[in-house]
Amino acid sequence: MLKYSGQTRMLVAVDCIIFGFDGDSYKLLLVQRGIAPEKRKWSLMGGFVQPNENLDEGAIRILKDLTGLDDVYMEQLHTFGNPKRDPVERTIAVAYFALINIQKYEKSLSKEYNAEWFPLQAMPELIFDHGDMVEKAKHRLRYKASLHPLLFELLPEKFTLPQVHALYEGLYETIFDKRNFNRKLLSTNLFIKQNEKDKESSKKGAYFYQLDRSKYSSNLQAFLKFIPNPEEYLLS
Amino acid sequence: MLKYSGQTRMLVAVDCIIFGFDGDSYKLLLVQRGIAPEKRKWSLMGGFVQPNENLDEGAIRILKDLTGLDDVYMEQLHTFGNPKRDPVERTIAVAYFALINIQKYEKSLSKEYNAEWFPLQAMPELIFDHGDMVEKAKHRLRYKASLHPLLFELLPEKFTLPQVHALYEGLYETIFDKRNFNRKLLSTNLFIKQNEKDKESSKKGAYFYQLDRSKYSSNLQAFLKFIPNPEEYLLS
DNA sequence: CCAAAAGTGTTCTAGTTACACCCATGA
DNA sequence: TCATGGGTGTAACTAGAACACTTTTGG
Repeated sequence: MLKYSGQTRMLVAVDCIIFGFDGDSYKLLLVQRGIAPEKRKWSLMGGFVQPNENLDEGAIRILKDLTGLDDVYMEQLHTFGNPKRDPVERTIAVAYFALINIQKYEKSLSKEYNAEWFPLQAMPELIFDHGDMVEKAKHRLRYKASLHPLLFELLPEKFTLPQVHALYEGLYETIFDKRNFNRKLLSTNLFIKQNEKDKESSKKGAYFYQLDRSKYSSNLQAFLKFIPNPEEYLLS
Repeated sequence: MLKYSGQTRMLVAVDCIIFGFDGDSYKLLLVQRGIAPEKRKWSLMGGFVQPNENLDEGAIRILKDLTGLDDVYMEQLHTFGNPKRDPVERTIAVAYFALINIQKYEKSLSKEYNAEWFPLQAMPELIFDHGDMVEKAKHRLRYKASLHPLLFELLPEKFTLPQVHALYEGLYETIFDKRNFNRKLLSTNLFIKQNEKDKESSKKGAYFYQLDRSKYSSNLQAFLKFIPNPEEYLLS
């Protein structure tokens, strides 16, 4: 069949905003760009969409390439199409954000990309409009996590309530009353208490919990209202 | 500067899901496709992204072309990139959804596109993956409207509480208690009561209200919780 | 024995729900 | 005068917020 005539074809890239959490603060996985322009500057991991793949597949491929992981929480964030965003040539960028368990990340795989985790609070300047992408991803993550239980993707299989507490306090950069917070958390029935305790971070030790994956996936879309007064944090 | 080598360039299109509300039911503005393939089948209004415009500008241009309107609520919905979605050639489609006041729509402008409003409940089959786009837009609209006051974009400047009531009942296909609903609505202080009444739809007449635009824009992102038990409607 | 972190309950308040009758008017 | 749709109030309940002490144990 004939092609559409008289139209401009463009490159289409996928860029991934990859979040991690080390128990203390949020991190982003960045790579050092290997090609000109802006060679050696920090950048999101990305790549061009290939002829035979759809966008989700492209994002999965790129993430797997970098981290070795392939069952990762990932969703399409937004598409950026400013004509000048890439000075080389017109490129449309479909941004995805991913939440990964930082412990599973295999450093060896990413040697060739010069990948590094940076604290969200202390990121280097990024190329092109990647800074905007990160801003948008942070905002989306805050928004979504206030209603849906997705931050657990950042934690290991077994985690403690104080860890979850730190996870939420870190994202919203505020303090939540631990009694109210834990009560709300447990009232969802998404968590199964284990017998072991984590003795790493205290003498008394904190009980491990695991997600009830069956309930978790069916409740992903449910409203949880983990965050008191969400409007304070989600404005703009 | 050199181009990126060895990569495939693609067409990028913008498609608009245009919602209206006629006081009774939700409508979509569709056009009859003028070019092969699928000529004369119903389709979303769309067009290719031009070399000098970004995606939002493309969407605004396309909407203006069709409706004559240019200050319209519109947001980027999702980008669709299945390699087979357009049988002619690889085309990435960035979908936008728009909410327009159906009364402002100028039929004359759209003659050349054979545009028509269809009830959301009784739509013709659409070309390509446009049906998926509409599904996603419906879902997003329900989701977002449960938390943010954006449905008012579908109403005229002056509207009555029964109209708003119908607007929400229509979207969620359910019934809301009018006493509770009106109380919640008015408690936001987003509405200014007018002195005139709308006598069109009842003998007694219903008071007109207007949006307090100053508060409206600053509260767009605020949580309103108009919808009791949102999880019932927003699953999946 | 003590420092450090984990765990736990109650009271108050505000918001949400359920529910039914009167009002104004044009025909 | 009556049919139609518009408008309003209250009581019961539920969810959220505020708040402080006890427990465990390794060093």
